Amino acid sequence: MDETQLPGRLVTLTDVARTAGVGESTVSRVLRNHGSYSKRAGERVAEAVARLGYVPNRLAGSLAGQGASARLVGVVIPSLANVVFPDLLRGLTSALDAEGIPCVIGVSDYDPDREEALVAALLSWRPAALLLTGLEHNPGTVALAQASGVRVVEMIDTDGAGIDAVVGFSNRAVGAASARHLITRGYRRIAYLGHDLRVDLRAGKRLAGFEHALGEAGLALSDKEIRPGPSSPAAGRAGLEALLTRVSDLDAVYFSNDDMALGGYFACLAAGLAVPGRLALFGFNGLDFAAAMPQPLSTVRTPRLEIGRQAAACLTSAGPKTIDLGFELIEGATA
Amino acid sequence: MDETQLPGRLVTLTDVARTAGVGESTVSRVLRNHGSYSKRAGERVAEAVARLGYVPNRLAGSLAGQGASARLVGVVIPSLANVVFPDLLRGLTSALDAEGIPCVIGVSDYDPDREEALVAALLSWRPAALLLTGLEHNPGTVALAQASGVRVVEMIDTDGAGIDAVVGFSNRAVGAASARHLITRGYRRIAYLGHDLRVDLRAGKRLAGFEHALGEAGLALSDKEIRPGPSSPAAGRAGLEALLTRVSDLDAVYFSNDDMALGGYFACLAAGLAVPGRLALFGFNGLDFAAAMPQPLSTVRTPRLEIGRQAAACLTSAGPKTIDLGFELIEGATA
DNA sequence: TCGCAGTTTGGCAGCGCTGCCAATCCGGTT
DNA sequence: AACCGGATTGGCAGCGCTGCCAAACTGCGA
Repeated sequence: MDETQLPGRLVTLTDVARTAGVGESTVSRVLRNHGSYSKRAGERVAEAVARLGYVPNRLAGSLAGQGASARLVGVVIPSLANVVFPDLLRGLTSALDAEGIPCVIGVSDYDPDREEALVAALLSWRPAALLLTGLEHNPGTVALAQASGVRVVEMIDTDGAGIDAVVGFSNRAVGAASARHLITRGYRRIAYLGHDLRVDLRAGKRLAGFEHALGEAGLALSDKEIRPGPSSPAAGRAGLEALLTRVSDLDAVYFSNDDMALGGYFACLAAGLAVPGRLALFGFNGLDFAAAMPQPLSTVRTPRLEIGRQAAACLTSAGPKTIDLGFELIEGATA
Repeated sequence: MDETQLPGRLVTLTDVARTAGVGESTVSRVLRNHGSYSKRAGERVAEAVARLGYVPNRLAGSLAGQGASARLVGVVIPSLANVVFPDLLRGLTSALDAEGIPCVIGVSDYDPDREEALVAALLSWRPAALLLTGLEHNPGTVALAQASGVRVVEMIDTDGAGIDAVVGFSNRAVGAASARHLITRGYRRIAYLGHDLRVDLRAGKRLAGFEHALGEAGLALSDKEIRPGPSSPAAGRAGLEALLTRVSDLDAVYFSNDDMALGGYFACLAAGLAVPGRLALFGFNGLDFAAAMPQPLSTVRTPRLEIGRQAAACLTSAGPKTIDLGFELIEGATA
């Protein structure tokens, strides 16, 4: 690299054009491989780019380009603490990186007002698409998204109406399938152990589906323990201990997710309770560790990576649609 | 919202100015609360913005503004599958969201060439800063970063020289402290169980520190098991099972991280091996579940969130510096 | 030799915004 | 009434790039 530029000024396309001895438009055409140019022009431009260490300015490029939308996508997720969302991002980035489209992320902390603020902030970068989590948003969020005219994809949840495209699975159906599994296995005195449902609306939908299926079988939840704060093995352990002191004859527990279930499993180990003989455990998500447990956790595997990938695939298509990717019940050995 | 705009055209600052009956510069001043304007002007602009549903175009704003650098930061991490990196992002976004600065992320999959490509792609958005993981990069990556003139922060690892600012802890020191702990507790036949070291260089540094401290005590690793692919509880379980068939008299295992250690713990449970009586286990990271285990995992807690926060704090300062945030050895009950 | 269709090229307006500057306004003085 | 300093304001160039257009050039047949 031949730092012939003025100090403090970055190399621009004009510099490249001058160095290569061609016009700006030619440089632009070569760099984007768009339109026709001679082999000779291509070589001279490539040489100049390498020599000057030119890095294109996409702010300018996007501003000038058609539709003025940037080759970026905005993503709003509620949290990074729950493995599910990094997994979602993983699926997304694996698909988008191939096209060289980066994600601009915002974390809402499960707060709809924060989500609205983030959507506004992200839209100000004129992303090619906006990816949201879940179907529940402030009216203002919906209005912003619609007025922007960009593709909107809502991920994870299909229980309800979306703004534009929706990719996910039915949380209600997951809850119902989980309940039916427990019922089939003969469990009758079943409790629910979850984290804060006001913030995690999807967990609430699973619980609703669970209770509904229980009701269809003439059963009801024996007890319900909601721990404040986010889900974690620690909350699961403490929650199960609380549940057990309260109700002595439970035979199964449905957890809001695998992290909570792992904590519950640890509580059983610590208390010497046989699983599933004395107490059955059922989780949600199908995380990595579930299969490695001495007794594989009974849970439901969700297509998290696939949701990310399909959401990325949605960006190129147009028109509203819903993609239900389903889920897989893993029988495991704990319920 | 009063869709008085031409269809397909987004509202611009000029539209706002016309609607509010003021000049463009006044609108700009009001929106950025920069420079002086009358109360009356402020109100009229606010009203027009609300009425038109105006969302500023930051592509244009950044391009026109001083230094032309965007209120964005570029982040390159090697993976989203290992909780460490989402945690890092979590610390980062919590600090940056307060300032309304979003992160543009790239995932390198531990591939230096991919990292270089991502750095180039991210720099083309003229971010206010570039955050990288670790200290080992392609020469091209370093050159790009330096030529860009933006603040560069390398996160997690302090064992070596950085480009600009460095925030993290010493992985070698972690390894050494872990070894000394095991030695102090009387363990002598110690094995290492890790995942692919060629890709996870930081795990390699921990192992080097571990072996060095072992050497200082006149000891050496009894065995070493490296599982291909990323770390996971499944890999930890399979790895420990392999290790145990090979060496019958091990008394402790040092794992590349807590995920692997959890798998090892599961293997012990399944095989009925007393922990730590028959076999001691030592991890790395201090993840959530470690404290919830029936026997809390002996491990080292790393300041992942704090690294993210401090990295964000670095962005406002200038000049090279290294912030070593240290780590905490958690004695636990497994070693 | 000229003309023609196709290819290659450079000039330049303009994307939406900010920063600068000069113009205007306001209230109180002289 | 003329004047003054500070607060407020609008006009406009220009950030780096792309898209459009017309100009220049190419090879080839008439």
